[in-house]
Amino acid sequence: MKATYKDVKADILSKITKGEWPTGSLIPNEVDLAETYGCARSTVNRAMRELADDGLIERRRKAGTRVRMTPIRQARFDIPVVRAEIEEKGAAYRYSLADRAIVSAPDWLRARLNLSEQGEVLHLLCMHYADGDPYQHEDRWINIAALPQARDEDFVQTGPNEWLVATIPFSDVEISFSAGLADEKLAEYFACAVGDPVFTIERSTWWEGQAVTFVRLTYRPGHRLTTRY
Amino acid sequence: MKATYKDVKADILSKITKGEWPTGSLIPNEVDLAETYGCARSTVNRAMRELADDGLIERRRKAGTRVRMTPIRQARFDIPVVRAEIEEKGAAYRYSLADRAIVSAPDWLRARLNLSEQGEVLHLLCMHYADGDPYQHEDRWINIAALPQARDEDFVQTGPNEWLVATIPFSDVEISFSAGLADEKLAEYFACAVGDPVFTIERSTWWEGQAVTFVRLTYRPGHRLTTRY
DNA sequence: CAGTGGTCTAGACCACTGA
DNA sequence: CAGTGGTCTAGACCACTGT
Repeated sequence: MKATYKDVKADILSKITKGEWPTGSLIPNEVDLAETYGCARSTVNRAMRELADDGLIERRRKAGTRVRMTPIRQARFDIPVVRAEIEEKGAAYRYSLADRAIVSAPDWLRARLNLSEQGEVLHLLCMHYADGDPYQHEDRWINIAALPQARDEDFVQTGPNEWLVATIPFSDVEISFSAGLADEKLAEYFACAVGDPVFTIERSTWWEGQAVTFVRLTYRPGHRLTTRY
Repeated sequence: MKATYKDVKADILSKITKGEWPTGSLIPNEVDLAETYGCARSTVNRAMRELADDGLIERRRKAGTRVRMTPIRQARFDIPVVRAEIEEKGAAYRYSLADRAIVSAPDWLRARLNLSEQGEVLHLLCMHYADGDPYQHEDRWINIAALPQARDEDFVQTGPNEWLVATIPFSDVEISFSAGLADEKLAEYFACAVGDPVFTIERSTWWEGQAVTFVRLTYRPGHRLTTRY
């Protein structure tokens, strides 16, 4: 009969959705709620904390808890490895390396990653296929100063993405989504028309303050990134 | 000197990032860790729970806790109201209604929102400007059966987005990102070229199982959605 | 200053699941 | 069956911050 934190969370949520506690209004404090639900304050606290994490309510000491004016809801996207993304759809995954070269970092990349003057980078062009159809084009740059082991990898069997997640366990990431156009080369890779709109993800990765890699992932025309909340 | 859950979380995290606990390895159980850090088990539990929420570790009863093989990291995007998005950049916000009409729902919309046969919808075309420059085009459809009050709103001063978040406190949302091309009309709105790539967000909203609204938000060419994690 | 949330504790019981 | 995480409790002290 005692309420669990999930019960409490669900009940508060329903009070908000049904308008019983309108946006901007003050919610009873934890002690009162604990008595209402017949549970310990920690239980209420956990429920409220999760609701606050979800962006539904706003909590301030002494001021109390309020329903957010504009529910600043957050969309969460899983950023999976391409292989997993494709195999999850039940399609067969195939990887192919199109080009591999060690060059000195171009200016735009140095700016983007905050690289110091001189520096070699490993530049890779890869394709990922789902059931034989082109799925994603990967334009990858790896900072050799940060990851000298990359020099000895040929990336013929395994894509750089999988190698990287296995090599660097954790890192700081900046990710950005945008829309672009298929140029001639991309059109060839995707067997699509030049000028087709393509969805693009760019990701910069640092590890312990040092730039590790930059990648531009271009999806085949028509790709969508979808989520619910 | 006692460790807080943040201390514990940070320490575990560093052990993972530094490779001391490699991916796939088993982490000591909560009781042992509590002793190590000189704190209560609940404290360790909270640290571990948050790490699991963040997708860094995987926990199973009896089996214990492991470092995830592929850190299934999640990107979280705030989905703000356009006005807030623009004003946060320090730009002046201006809204303008381009068209307003009540029509019977087109087939594609009925399919998209799971609408029943007959049904009128309010169709709005709006523009949002930042410092006078076109910023976002809003193609909005509102289900009048679900929101009869919409019929009496003229949406001349206030955009439908702000009206909706004030009217419906909370809802189920499906959101999807994609890349598109500017057609002739959009090119006029944005003063850009036909065929320019545009970033598009589509959002369907339900409330208590009933379809409320569908919107296609198109950003001016060059727009990026960026986040860190 | 006083009210509210933030966190910790020591202990307990339960739920799941691998061996 | 036994080990591990999941959750709850009753109480405590603290940190912040509005009045």
